[in-house]
Parts: sequence; structure tokens; C-alpha cells
Amino acid sequence: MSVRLVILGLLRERPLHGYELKQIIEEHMGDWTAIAFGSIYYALDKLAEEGCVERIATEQEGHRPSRHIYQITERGEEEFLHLLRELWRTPERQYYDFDVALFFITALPHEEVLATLRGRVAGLEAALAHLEAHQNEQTEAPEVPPIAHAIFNHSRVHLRAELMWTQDLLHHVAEGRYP
Amino acid sequence: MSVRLVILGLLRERPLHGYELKQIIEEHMGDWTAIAFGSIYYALDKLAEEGCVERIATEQEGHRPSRHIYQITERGEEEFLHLLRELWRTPERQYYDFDVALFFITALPHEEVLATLRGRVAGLEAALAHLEAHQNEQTEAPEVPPIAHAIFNHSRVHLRAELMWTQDLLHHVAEGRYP
DNA sequence: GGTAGTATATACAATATAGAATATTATAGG
DNA sequence: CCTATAATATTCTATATTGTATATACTACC
Repeated sequence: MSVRLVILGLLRERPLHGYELKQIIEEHMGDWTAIAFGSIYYALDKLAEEGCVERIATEQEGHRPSRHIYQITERGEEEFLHLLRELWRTPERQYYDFDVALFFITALPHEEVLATLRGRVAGLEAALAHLEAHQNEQTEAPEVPPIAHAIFNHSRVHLRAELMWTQDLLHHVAEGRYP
Repeated sequence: MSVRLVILGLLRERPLHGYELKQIIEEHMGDWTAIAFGSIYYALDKLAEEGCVERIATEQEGHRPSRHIYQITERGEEEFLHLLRELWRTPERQYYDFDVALFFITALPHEEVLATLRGRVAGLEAALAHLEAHQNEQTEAPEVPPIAHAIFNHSRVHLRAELMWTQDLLHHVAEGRYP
């Protein structure tokens, strides 16, 4: 659902076509969103139907596929604020597929479980290190908006929580607490 | 994707029909999974097509809608282990819609942002308290498998991380660091 | 200068999701 | 005992998601 918010939010700056949206999203939000490019075109069509955006031009460079340029409408501005407030207010509950695996884990041999948990711990440590390096690098770039720090921290605190929990789980499993 | 694992995992115990699966999932996994009942029937059909489960009977009580009982096959057992290992090994990256809202937050008035953040902090504190109470209550129940503790803790550590991060964000916003 | 790979740009089809619709039976409250 | 509500059990439809297909243009390297 946040694709719509992203599209409207970016179109508030200036008119864009689908591919441009895809590029901006990948470059500026790629680290903390998962928006498939197919969803962008779907959402654009939907938003156009609803009168939240409108095609203002169709351009073509050489014999490249032509592109449709969209502009946000007044209705779109309203929808943007509506979606923003909704996301901003609604508490989101996260679910972890890993918990499902954990629930059935007695189906796997003890040694395999231990080995994989150790692998997860290592992977989380690496991810955390990578994130922190990336964050420092971004911190120095002047074009990165201040709010990016908060978004980085968000990932960081959850990665850390996940790491600690996994280490804890590893110890419990090693002690044979889940036979 | 974890619906398939859940279905196969539960069918390993004994043959079940769709509604029974729905009940077990709601009762035993409702707190930490989000599996819509529509997805259960879809997955059952799919798994049957693939030969992972098979209908072994169709029963009917009175004039109630009849129910189809499914049994796991050998192929299903293999698929179960395959899915379990995949979930168990694959690191899962979580994305937070809230980050998208945060990215566009300058579109909302400062006071509203502050008020809503305070609301979120309160909500997270309540959720945490509720979870801890629920966990204590479950801890005493004998039929709850030991692994349930780990799953509870998983939610708890992430809720705590989210709470701390939100409080931190609130302070930064209050200090006017994101104008 | 040929060619392998990447970038541009969207349409479309396959798959997945989630809730509404349906129809019967049990239950609880006045 | 009557009625509103919840429980039983699934099918079906509307909607959303995601990647594949398509076709041209650029670019880097041997």
C-alpha cells in the first residue's frame, strides 16, 4: 500500500514517468523499501483511474519505448495526506516467517539446527557491520536528508534486536532446552 | 509462503480439513502469524495439484457444508523439509511502512507529528505490557510447547527496539532536528 | 567494428491474497 | 420458545503482486 504514498509523494515535487519513479525509488529508498517495478505501473494506472494523477504528456526519445508523464492532481494531494496520516498513525505489527520455521524445528536434526543458527548469527553480524559502514558513508553526503538517519537507525535497532535474540536462541538450543 | 509450511507441518500430525487447519492456526499461531483463511484453501488446492497432499475423504454433518479431509503424501513430507530448511536458512529482511511515512513527514505540521509520535509511544508501551502479561499467562499453561517462549521473546525484543527507537525519534523531532 | 551486456520503458500474464457470499446449525438471552 | 448472533465449511470474485516478454539504444571491451 505504501507504493501509492511513494508515487504521490514524489509526484508532489514534479511530474514524472514510471521509469523515473522506479529509478528514484531504487536510488533513494532502495535500502529500506521493497517496491517491485511492476507495482509502480499498476499503482499509476489505479491512481489515474481514481483521478489522483493524470497523464500530461507522452514523450519518445528516438525509437525507444515511449513514456507517459504523470502529474499529481488536487485529489491526489488529498489522497497523499490521507495515506500519510494513515501510515503515520497505524501501528504496524510485524510477522516473522522465521517463527513458523522455529515452531516446526523439531523436525530437523539438532546438529543442523545449531549449525544454521550459528550461520544466522554470523550473517546478522555481517549485515549490521555493513549497515553501519553504509550509514557512516551516507552521513557525510550532503544531499542525504536528515531524516535518513532516523530511517537507518530504525533498521539498525531491529537488526541488533534480531542478533541478540538469535544468540540467545542459539544458547538455549545448545543447552538442549528445545529437544 | 509460510502458509504451505504450516499446512504441511500440521498435516504431518494427522489428516485435517481446511476449517480445522484454520482453527488450529488461529488458536496456536494466531499471535505471531497473519494467515488469512482464504489463503489456506488456496494453498490446499495448490498443494493437492502438486501432489503434496491428497483428499482422502469428504464428510458431512447433517446439512452443513461438506468438508474435504487432506492427508500429506511422501512428496509433501519432502516439500515440508525443503520449505522448512529454506525458511530456516534464509535471512529475512523486514521493511517498515512507517519509514516511508517518515520520509515524507515534512508534509505534516510539527505539532501533529509530535502528538502522533506520543500516541505511538503509548501504543507500543501498551502492546509490550499486553504481550508480557500474555506471555506469563501462557508460560504457566502446560500444553504450550517450550519453543513458544522463544517465539514470544522474538516479538518482545522487536517491540522493545521499536519503542526505544520511537522515543528517540520523538526527542529528535521535539528538538526540531527534522524541520 | 562486432558483440555482450546494460539501460530505457512499458505491457501483460501468471500467480497470490483476502475478504464477501452462501447456507446450515448451534447457542444464549429476553 | 423465539430471535439474534456465532460457529461451521467452503467457493468464488475482486484485487494486488511480481516477474517475463518485448524492442530499442547505448557502452565498454576485445
